[in-house]
Amino acid sequence: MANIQQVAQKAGVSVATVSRFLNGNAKVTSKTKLKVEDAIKELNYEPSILGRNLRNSESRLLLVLIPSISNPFYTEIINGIEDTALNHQYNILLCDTDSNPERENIYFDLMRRKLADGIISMDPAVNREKLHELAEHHAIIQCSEYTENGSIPYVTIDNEAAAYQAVKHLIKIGHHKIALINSDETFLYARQRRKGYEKALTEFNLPIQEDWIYHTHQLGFENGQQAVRKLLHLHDPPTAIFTVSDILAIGALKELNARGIQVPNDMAVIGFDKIIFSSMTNPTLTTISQPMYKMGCTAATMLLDKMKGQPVDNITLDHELVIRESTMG
Amino acid sequence: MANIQQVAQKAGVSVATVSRFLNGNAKVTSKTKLKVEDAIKELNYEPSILGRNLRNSESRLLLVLIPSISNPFYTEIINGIEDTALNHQYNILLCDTDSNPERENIYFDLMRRKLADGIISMDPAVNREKLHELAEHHAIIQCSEYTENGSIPYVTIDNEAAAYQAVKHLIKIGHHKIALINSDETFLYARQRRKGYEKALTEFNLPIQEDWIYHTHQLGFENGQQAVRKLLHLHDPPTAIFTVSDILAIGALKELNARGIQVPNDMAVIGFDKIIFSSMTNPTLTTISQPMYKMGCTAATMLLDKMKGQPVDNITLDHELVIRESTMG
DNA sequence: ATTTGACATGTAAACGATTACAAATTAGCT
DNA sequence: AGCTAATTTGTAATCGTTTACATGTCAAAT
Repeated sequence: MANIQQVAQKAGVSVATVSRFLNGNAKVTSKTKLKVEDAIKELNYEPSILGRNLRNSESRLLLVLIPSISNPFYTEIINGIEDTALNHQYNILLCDTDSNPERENIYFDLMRRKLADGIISMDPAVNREKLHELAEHHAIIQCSEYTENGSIPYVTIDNEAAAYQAVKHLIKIGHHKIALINSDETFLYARQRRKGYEKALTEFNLPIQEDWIYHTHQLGFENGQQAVRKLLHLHDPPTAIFTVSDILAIGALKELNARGIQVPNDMAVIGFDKIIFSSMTNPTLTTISQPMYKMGCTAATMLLDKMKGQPVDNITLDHELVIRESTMG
Repeated sequence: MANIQQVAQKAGVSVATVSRFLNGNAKVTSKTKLKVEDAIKELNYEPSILGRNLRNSESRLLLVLIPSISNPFYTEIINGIEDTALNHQYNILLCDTDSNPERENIYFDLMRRKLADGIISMDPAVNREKLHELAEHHAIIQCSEYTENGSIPYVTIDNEAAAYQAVKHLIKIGHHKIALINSDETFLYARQRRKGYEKALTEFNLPIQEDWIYHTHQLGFENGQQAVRKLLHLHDPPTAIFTVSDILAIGALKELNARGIQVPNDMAVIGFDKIIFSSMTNPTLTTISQPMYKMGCTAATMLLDKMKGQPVDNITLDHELVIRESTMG
């Protein structure tokens, strides 16, 4: 609870000297160094970050906007962000927006009011307009989900190519009736993945059937289960399912299992993300691997660069189709 | 970028008046209110949290120490903490310690240096000594994992009773050879759950066999898989497994499935936590349900009380045995 | 002994809010 | 109108740092 003044007084030097000692940038005689060290120890002094922050007008806090902390996809990315941030003496303020505009506003305000030095947004449901407005005066990076033709730098994967690859794989192993369990198409990634899905079908002269495209607004297991129930009730049900999220795929697998439908023989399933759970299901899940940790590191690095005023380019990371039991006939 | 001074000047009032207007506690004439409002709008003024924090010597930030953000058990608790914190205008700083003392130190320093107003620790591997030292001058609550006879308030469940109940259930459905997959017994919860396990065995005159007790230092799927491999190699393998974490149980299930061992007929399995994924496995996992969200809310409320200087009591929340397919013969 | 320059230290002004306390204004009454 | 009391506003100190600038110190060079 002692402050720098008291340390200075006890050491018989000025506050400037104490500050210099603390920050280690300017030279301090070893004699005074000792005096200051002693005073600090004696008073149990700890420099206040609050005072420093005000003076430096920085908080060394980074905001990370995610729709839900419960999705392992995001937690992996967060690991990458956190490691990178810590390496540069930044801490992260995790903002679970729940895709709720009110919450989002709370967090945007933290930025406006200087409690954060930068933002990494991963929320597909983010208010684009407000985000861009904020971006005029603040450092912002988008991670995974982004806005096309916007002015905010982003790191992502090629969603269309990934979806295309997944669906092509299904076609190659003999499927012609392939369903898509997509999320809300107001999200860019959903539109892109649908595009990849359609591209593959078209390339192989397969019809695009609206019946086989299911939309869900949330990414819970139960939504995958629901989707499967719906798809199975069609008069001409698909024989394979491509899903835009492992969570949905795992729900789908569960429902198929429950109904005694054999995966992959009666129905092949592909997920997206390669979350850790996807290798624990039975059968294991074929999925598109996203470099989540790396994406987090990249986003953080981009943000730090941006904050330094350096120009930053958009980055597209590599994905990979991981073939596992759910598509191995 | 404008500050309160400029707003005051433009509005033709003093900074005190502007401040009062902002905080809405003291009375301001509607006439001056208008003037101030206009000035704020015109200057695009946003009050700086940095300045306020210094003056009030508070950060309105809460530290949450977890061993790993990847474990769904913690993310559910965090949801509870976050909701409660936000309701009281606090934000949380998520601290993934990775059970790494260096990281822990970084975060403890944030507290010492006033960047946090309180801590909720959930890390079983936390340095108890340092934590108690910190607790002498700062508000700290332990959540889930705690220290016996310590001075830090905690919220938890009755681990021994829960384990006892789980193992008793296994015995009741006919098992005599029950393995325990435990984590590191330097952790209190591990010792407590073991105690419950032994209590149940003893009560039914079953021997406690060291062979059937497996210890793992980490809580990954692979650790559960490893444990099963080890247990199956025993000359007298168990017919049921009680696991101190769903993650381990799911790994165990996976390994059993892979070896064609039928669950629950050849081997019954019980997990702990009731993470969401535990209902997606095949078979679904019998487990001890912990009220994770509620635990988070409780911990946060306790911390806020503690910070206000109110006395807080330890709280034990209810658990529940959820019987599902992995123990339904 | 004096000058020069390098280097260490001190002084004091920020950073941007909040809040006792003092001063000024207003309202209420006779 | 004149007085008092209540209410609104202003003044200035404060929170704890950092840092430009001024000052001081000391050794080397003359």
